[in-house]
Amino acid sequence: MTATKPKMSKETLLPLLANHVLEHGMGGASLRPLAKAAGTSDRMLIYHFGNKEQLVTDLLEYIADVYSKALEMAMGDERAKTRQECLARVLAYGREPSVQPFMVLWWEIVAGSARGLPGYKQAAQAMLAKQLEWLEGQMPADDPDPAGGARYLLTLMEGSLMLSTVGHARTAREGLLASDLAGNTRGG
Amino acid sequence: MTATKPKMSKETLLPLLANHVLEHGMGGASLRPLAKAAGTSDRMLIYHFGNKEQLVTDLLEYIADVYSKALEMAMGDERAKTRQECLARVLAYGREPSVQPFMVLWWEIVAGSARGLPGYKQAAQAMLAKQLEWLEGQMPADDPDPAGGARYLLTLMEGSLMLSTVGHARTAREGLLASDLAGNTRGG
DNA sequence: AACGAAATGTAGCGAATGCTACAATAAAAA
DNA sequence: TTTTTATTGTAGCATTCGCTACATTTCGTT
Repeated sequence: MTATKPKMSKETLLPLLANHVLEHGMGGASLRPLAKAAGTSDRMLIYHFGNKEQLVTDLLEYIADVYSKALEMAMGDERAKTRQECLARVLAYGREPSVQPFMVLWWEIVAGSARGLPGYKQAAQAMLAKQLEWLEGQMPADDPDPAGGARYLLTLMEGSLMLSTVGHARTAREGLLASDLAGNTRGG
Repeated sequence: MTATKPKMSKETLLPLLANHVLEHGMGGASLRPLAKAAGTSDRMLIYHFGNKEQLVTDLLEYIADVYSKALEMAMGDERAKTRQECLARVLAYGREPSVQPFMVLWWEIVAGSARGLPGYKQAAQAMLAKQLEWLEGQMPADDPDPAGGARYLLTLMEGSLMLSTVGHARTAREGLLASDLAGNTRGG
């Protein structure tokens, strides 16, 4: 029995759709491939979501939620000792293979936001808000300005991630070395 | 006579195609709309570029070149007095209405790079390299580390632009205020 | 069991996609 | 002028797109 018929609804569909989108991107997210990935038909996707725009909106919202949950899981209890360590942690997290699909999708979401596509900006804002919340929770306990510092690190980190994405990882690395966060205790 | 027949070639086509793409994005860049914007037919686009992939590659290369030229035009002769002023200049430039279409397109190029689409990463690298070159030329003359500083500012600036793009302009602003570049001489 | 509503399959529509076959014209070379 | 060669127009093909009409099945309720 290959049959798997545990009903079907937005809730059961979204994880499967998200998997497909994380692997193949938003650009190639047309109804038939999506349906195939979810074990259904385009017909049923329209049935459940109304139209594609709503599907995309719901899907992005779901993905943002999954991303938030994943961040919470990865959120260690202990704070970092320094801002530098804080940044190192979050950059290391972004380099993990398991979050790579998120990273690739992330820039599509940013692009969609910039272009004004419906649903994109909300998802981007939600994901960024969570990221910021995470960073604030990681800031050193003795930091003089945790809120501002977290925003500073977020800016720096997103810039670094982008540079790395487009093949300027070296530029990013050298940029961080020239920041006030550099571990410039050479020869230690 | 509405006829405009100054021959037709890649060179004469690319500017028109670029205009269309800057306005409507890469996503909606299909042959017929592109051709219409350039006053031709899809038939001729294929004739001149071979196929769409090559057209996109050539177009991105051309756009990167135009962007570089525009940067050179905007490149003032005098250097900034401080890193802070340097960053302020470049951020102001990115906020100009005339470069807005570039900004929107930029994130699509980044997304394409992340996704590995042919031609995107080259264009992104070229544009970033130029941006970096520009920044280096703007660095204060007495800066202890112009190369590193420029990379640091580039990282910070790209992060800021992204945050602003997705509606976190406030986060970006507060992040910069918490950086070592902040003009923290309040009440001056 | 009978009924009404929710869920699903099958088939297809009109539009858009990248691209091609074929023929006609325009320009250049002989 | 004749003969290539480069350029362009006209039609169309096969595929994919989002979506719909219609019929059928499944299911909870009575």
